[in-house]
Amino acid sequence: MEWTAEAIDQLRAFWAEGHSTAEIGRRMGISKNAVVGKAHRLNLDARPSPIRREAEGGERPAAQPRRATPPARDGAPLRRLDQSLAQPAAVVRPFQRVSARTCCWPLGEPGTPEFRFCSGDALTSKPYCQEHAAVAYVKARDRREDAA
DNA sequence: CCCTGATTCGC
DNA sequence: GCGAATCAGG
Repeated sequence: MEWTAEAIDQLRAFWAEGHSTAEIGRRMGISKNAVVGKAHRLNLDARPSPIRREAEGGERPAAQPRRATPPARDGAPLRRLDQSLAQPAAVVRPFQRVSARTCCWPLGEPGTPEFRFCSGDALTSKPYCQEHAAVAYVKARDRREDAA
């Protein structure tokens, strides 16, 4: 995008009229990122942002490396996994077992796609299978190397 | 999913 | 300086 004086005037005009960045981009045949970026550099008055950036002093979790130009991989661009699709099924009903005879010992890191429950055969009147009941029910006297 | 604006940083 | 990628929210 060559930001001629005319283009900048047009951007300023649209911006002053209160159009959204994407709308301005559509009208000017450029991306909304181009509009936002230029508006920012022109110090046009900021629009109310829908997002709440971390307060001053708070450190970000180390932004991972980004590529200005993404590697185009043959016709099948990698898509960001939609967060709503990334929910492991186990999280939907975290404390409900398939049946009273199903072990509900948690396996893996909660919140990760790998997280699930054991689902082995639970002992009678216990929520865990034999293996996990042995871990779960330890006499206080005999505890040695629990408490990860 | 659609949308919004803000920020980062390779180019 | 530019703007895609990403973030973060509705």
